[in-house]
Amino acid sequence: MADEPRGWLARLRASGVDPYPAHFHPTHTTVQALAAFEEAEASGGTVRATVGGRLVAIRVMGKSTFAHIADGSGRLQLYLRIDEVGAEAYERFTRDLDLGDFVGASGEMFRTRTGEATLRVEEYTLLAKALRPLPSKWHGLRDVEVRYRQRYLDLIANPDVRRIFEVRTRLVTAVRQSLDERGFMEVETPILQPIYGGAAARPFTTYHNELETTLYLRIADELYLKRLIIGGFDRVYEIGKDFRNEGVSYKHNPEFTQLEAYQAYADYHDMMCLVEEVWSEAAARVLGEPVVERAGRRIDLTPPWRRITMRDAILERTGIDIEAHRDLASLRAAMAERRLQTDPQPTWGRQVDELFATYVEADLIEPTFIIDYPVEISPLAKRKPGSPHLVERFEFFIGGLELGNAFSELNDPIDQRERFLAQYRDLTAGDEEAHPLDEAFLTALEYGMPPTGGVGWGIDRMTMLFTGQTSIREVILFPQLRSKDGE
RNA sequence: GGGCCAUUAGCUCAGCGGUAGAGCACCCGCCUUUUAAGCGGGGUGUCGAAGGUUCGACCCCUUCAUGGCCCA
Repeated sequence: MADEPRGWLARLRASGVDPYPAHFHPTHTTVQALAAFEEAEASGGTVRATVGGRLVAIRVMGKSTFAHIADGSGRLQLYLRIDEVGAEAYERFTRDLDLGDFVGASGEMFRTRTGEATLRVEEYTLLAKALRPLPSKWHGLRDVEVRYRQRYLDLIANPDVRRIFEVRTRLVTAVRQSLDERGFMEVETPILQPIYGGAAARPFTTYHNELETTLYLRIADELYLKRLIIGGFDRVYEIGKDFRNEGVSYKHNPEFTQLEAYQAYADYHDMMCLVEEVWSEAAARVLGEPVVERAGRRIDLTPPWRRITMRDAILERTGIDIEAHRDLASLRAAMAERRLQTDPQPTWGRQVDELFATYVEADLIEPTFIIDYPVEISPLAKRKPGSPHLVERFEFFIGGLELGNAFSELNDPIDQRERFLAQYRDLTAGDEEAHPLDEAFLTALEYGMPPTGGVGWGIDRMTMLFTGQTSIREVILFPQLRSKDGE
């Protein structure tokens, strides 16, 4: 805890000043005060204002003092003269106030010799005393750990960081707007679930005392949103937190924000159109044009985006036609022949996915839909007519980042049960990310689900793309870190 | 899980086997239109933690903690 070397607390108390008063009523934000003054100035007048903010600069020059306060809207310069505020108040301001304190000030706006619109203070009030010094005002705050653990300091010291989170919030608003305009209804589904599902991931577990039952934090919204399609809400979406019990890295945070949307009487082609439109609209609304920048390149999100099958994408980059190597042994032989190495995978589908991730993914700079995935790695997607080992699924990529996933939803309850059983075999064989069998979901499907397209993408990664960040921690206000004593 | 790097003042960072440094912040004095105000003075420290080597360790060694980057 910071001490108070100058005795301000005793002096403030002696003079009856409450360092944490309850009430303050500004008439203007800093930006409003500046705007009001400029308008009044045009007709030769001025404006009176009461503003509040944090002291971010103080320049004492004997019997007059300049200071800047900052509020959420911007900054405003204050000017105090000893002959105008009085000796006691002036001395208190220069001696007992520090950078970081919140103050309110009233007076008339004027323009200084150097041209800056400034509040000439007649009265001021201490609104909240700061006991610790702010980070250096021009070195900023660079210590990554402090930036994440004490994000408020990061936000005070680094304007670019503020902007990232403003963009994130505007992105979410833009996505909602685009979906709402298309007749989608935003809903909320359970985070605490008796059985998890909808993705390949290990869950967090928790326990409900009264119900005496284990519950899981959801890894996806999918199975509940499809229940709503079955229930007759034809277009639904949810934006919320999912939780996956896996490593923490620059691209993974254990809790992250996911959007999922489901549309009845649609398929994965319709979902591609939806993605193109929502993403390009979001860029236009938030960035001013349907273009994002990544590693110095401008990437145009205007539809239509490139669409290429996983088979052709792999063929293009590696020379291997996965359709000519339809079993694991044959595929591995083809890879060995071309000296292509990946981590070995247990099934043909997994190996195809790994081959793709290793040799294709990073080069997908322009917006690209990769379509038609192996059925084994897609237990909730509908099979492709005429190619039952593939499903109608796509993932989309921009700037080398995998950004989202979609498919024509499997609505055949008999096939769904078989897929679950295949996953269950993987689970019992030790695949901790395999999908558990969800009997209640199967029951729902048995009542009939219309043909449905579904899509999901991570808001965090979307924000990374839109703000040029390479670490997910830069787009999450409070990323997960190891706990430290006292924090 | 493996490898590499970092951790020194409130902040940003230098530093060397022999008395702990700079700029800003902070404190004292001067200064009534300044803008990173200026001028003069002052170092405010568990050198991440614990062991070890040494006459002597911020520095060398070991372990640990936290963070970052790369790989899995």
